[in-house]
Amino acid sequence: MAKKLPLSDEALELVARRFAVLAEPMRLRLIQALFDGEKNVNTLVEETGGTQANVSRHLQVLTQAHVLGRRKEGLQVFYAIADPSIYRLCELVCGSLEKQFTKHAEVLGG
Amino acid sequence: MAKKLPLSDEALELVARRFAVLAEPMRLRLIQALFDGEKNVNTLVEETGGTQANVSRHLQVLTQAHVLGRRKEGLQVFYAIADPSIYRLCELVCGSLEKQFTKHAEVLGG
DNA sequence: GACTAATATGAGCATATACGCATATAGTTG
DNA sequence: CAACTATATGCGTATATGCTCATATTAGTC
Repeated sequence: MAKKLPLSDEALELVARRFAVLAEPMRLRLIQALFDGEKNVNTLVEETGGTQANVSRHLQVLTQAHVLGRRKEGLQVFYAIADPSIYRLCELVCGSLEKQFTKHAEVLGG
Repeated sequence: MAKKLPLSDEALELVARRFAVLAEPMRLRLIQALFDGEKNVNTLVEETGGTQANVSRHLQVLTQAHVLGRRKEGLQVFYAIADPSIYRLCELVCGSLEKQFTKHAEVLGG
């Protein structure tokens, strides 16, 4: 069940690509904005403060990576988080960073 | 306890940077090689098939990000995984990718 | 069909970063 | 201290990618 075999080169590239998708602040901002549910592009543009073109591009990247899902409704396009593992991923990274800072703080403080 | 506040711009950059560190196949290969414990640079060079210079650089990136720890012993330098959350991160991403492919396979298969 | 609104995309520029080569540094041994 | 080993780093280059501006596309309204 739990495989511990080393990943193939191809698999490593896929995993790396996955991380790369999450390695942009604007994309993280979009993901965060979608934590409370589906939103259309304009809303996301407003909430993130990005330009329409840029937001659209980033949404495309996230959608192609299957992180987000896309639903068209008339003139508008609604995006939503499609990969639930994103929540955990963000939690994990945030937790890990917090620990790091706590340690840092301890060292600096005492 | 569980904070769901939107992260600040600075925090988002940190998280993004964290993901960026993991967004290189060679670095993932190094991490994977260290799953079974501490190893020195030469061993890692052999096991990953990279050049010494490149491996050394990537190890530096991973160490500065506190993903790896560094221990010097005479002429050799030993690296080891310092951030346990890495295991879960990789598991999560791999699991998510597997699911994706399963779905894909289902669609293609019938 | 003309007009408007919402979203996507092409082109160009600026920046980041991975890689290879050569060389520098740190530590060991004679 | 000279020679050697293990690791790190400076530099140049190639490539990738994010951003902006302008424009294209898609869909609804009169």
